[in-house]
Amino acid sequence: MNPEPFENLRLELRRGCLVLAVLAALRREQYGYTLRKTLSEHGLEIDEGTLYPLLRRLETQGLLASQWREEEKRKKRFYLLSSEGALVLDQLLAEWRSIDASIHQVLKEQAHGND
Amino acid sequence: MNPEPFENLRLELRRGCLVLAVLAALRREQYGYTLRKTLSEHGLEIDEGTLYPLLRRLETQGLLASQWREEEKRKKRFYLLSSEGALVLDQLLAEWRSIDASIHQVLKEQAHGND
DNA sequence: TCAAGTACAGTGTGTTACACAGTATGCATG
DNA sequence: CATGCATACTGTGTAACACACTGTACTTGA
Repeated sequence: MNPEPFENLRLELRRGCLVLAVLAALRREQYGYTLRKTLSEHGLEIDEGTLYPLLRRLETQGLLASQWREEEKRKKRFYLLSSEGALVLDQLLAEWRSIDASIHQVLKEQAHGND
Repeated sequence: MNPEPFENLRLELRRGCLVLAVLAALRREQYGYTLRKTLSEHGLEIDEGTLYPLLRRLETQGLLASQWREEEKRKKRFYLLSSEGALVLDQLLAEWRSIDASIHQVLKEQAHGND
């Protein structure tokens, strides 16, 4: 049934962080394919089927803007963080740090004599 | 429609981290109510309707064990991390640090060629 | 004695968003 | 012209949270 609950939890853990990484990466204009490679190089694999809907969602929310453009004889859709997106990125980073601090606090608690 | 996409993203960001916090907190035996308060004190609010199903899921996966017991004239269900849960906690913490490092790397990239 | 509050645990439903697998196009090159 | 890669997108199943709700036992106070 659950041979590897860890895998599942690991994916869960990464979920919310993807948005953070995408927003952060799009402070510099990029198109989807290279964005994906960029994140991958930094250790965050993201499926295409996850990335593109995510980009569209973020654009719908006004957090980023996209633009079809031709480059190297190919049409690519370039994405760039909007000013609103920059604000949200800042807020999310603050939340991220807060969560990180909370986790560290919990970790610092004694595990008490259990075994 | 989306007056505050940030709220949504913020919740997403917290989602996966809840498991991490719960597992970490349950290195010490606790029952649901105090667990919730503990996490809340450390800055991680978690709804009861989120916590209890989560606990049951983790127990189903063998990551923690629970036990009904009477204390202060009340029956409470005490939860404690299992040895398997401790392993998973370690792995998740490693993943957490890895994600954190990835995000920091992405953040370090220049937004433009500037500065 | 009864009402209300709180400690404590649980359930059910809607929604969100990811993973996965698939489609589609253009270009390069053997 | 077949294969592969660069590039983008879609559809479906599923997992899990948020929210609102139910339910019990104990305590307090009028």
